[in-house]
Amino acid sequence: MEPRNIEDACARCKDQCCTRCLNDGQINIFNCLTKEELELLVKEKRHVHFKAGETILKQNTSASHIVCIKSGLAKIFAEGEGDKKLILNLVATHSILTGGGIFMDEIRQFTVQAITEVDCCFIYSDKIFELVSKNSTFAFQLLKLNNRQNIRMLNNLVGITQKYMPGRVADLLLNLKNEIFLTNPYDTRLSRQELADMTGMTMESFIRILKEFKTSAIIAVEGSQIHILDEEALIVLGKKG
Amino acid sequence: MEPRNIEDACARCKDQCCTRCLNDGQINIFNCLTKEELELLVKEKRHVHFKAGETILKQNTSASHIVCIKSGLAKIFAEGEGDKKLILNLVATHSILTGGGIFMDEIRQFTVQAITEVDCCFIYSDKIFELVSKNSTFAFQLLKLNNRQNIRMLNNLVGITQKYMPGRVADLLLNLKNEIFLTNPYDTRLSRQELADMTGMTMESFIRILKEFKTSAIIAVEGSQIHILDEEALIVLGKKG
DNA sequence: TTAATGGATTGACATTTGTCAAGCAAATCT
DNA sequence: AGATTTGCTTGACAAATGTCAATCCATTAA
Repeated sequence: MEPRNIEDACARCKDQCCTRCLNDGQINIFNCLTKEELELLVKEKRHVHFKAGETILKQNTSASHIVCIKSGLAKIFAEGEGDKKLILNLVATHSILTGGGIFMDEIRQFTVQAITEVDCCFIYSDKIFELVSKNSTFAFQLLKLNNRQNIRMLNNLVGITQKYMPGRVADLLLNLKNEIFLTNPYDTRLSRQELADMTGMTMESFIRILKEFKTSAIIAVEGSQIHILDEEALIVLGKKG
Repeated sequence: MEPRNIEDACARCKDQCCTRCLNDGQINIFNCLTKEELELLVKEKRHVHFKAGETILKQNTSASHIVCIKSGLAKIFAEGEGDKKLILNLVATHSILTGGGIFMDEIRQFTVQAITEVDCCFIYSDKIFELVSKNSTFAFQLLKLNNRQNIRMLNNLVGITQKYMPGRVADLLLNLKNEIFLTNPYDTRLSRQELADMTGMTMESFIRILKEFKTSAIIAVEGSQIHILDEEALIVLGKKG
């Protein structure tokens, strides 16, 4: 499948964002579209900018759009009763946000909120549906993408329910390094509360585990920047639970 | 979309199981197939019988088939380190088992095990893929089905991570009544250990909560049969966490 | 500069949850 | 019947986790 010339189709943004949007790291689910299909998609997309902290998608609202993150970092979380939050996933540059349930009752299952500034494109769901019914390769790719995202979140949650706090924190630190930031001293830009919300524990408990890891020289922490010093130790902690 | 005459296509089973297989309660994702497509699917399907306790699909094996439950009850669970199990969902008669990740790396993410006797059909994944690429309505239906199943499991898990034990047990009891068994005194046929595995707690803890509910006259328990006496109370408990 | 704010940290303590061991009851086997 | 197994239940205790309040520290506001 040869890459398309997308600039022709993308009237509003000239920086090839569409070639990378809808790209889940390995697979660009866009590649399988014809020029006409791409035009259909791109013609009506809306470019939107969010400041850090702003809500991009809100749980329980109707799901009328799919969102592609062009740049920035955002968190996907489930809002429970009484302020309780559980962060299910972080999404970085060039990710597609299905928000859980685009294809389920047209209701968003989760909230998505900007952590840094976020540039993104909103694409009306109808356009996606139209493509799904026109182009089966695209449908299949979307099916896989959606599935991969959900499975990742599910496996995360399974870990949270089965492991004690040190194991959960270890898993989180490794996951942030290997899946999200892809560098070793990495700057999460997340508050302690947010990190805690990714592991299903209280901020205080999270801080205590973090301190243990620090005094054991497994990690070094500097504000929101984390440096993994002994990855093996974290892997063992994660396995052990 | 008019219903197809499936007996013509289904050479092996004469009891119309295919009309109900791949049926997720409301939507029969089969309806959108043409007679030829249905034949393709049905011609190579294998009818398999499992005794209670047998493993139908095993986590981490390669996912070469989709399974439709014709009759019986089965549990989907994630196996963690060291005997830890977390039951994510129960599947009853006329459900399709995607086992989590048919569309992800061709590896099963979860194990499925029969609770009662289970009759089911195995359909080779290639046939499904073939249909997905031929029939986009089918692809879309499958997308939705898959999504609905995953979202249900995710919401379940979010509850488990955010609530204390009484809330989790209350949610489970309500869920079993309203989503799985659909009658009020219902017979789970599940052991205490299995019920506990659905809430992410130990069997002893589960039994204690159950006893509290019993002495509060919220439920009546007789072996594996549960009778919800005060549904409101359970709803309140579930909300409160 | 000082004050005030908000996140991060720590400690003391209460609560929740798990672990271990023992006892019980029903079903199965001999 | 008696013995044995298996799953269920209970209690005592230990460990994990949450709650609350105080303090620290850096940044912003006045």
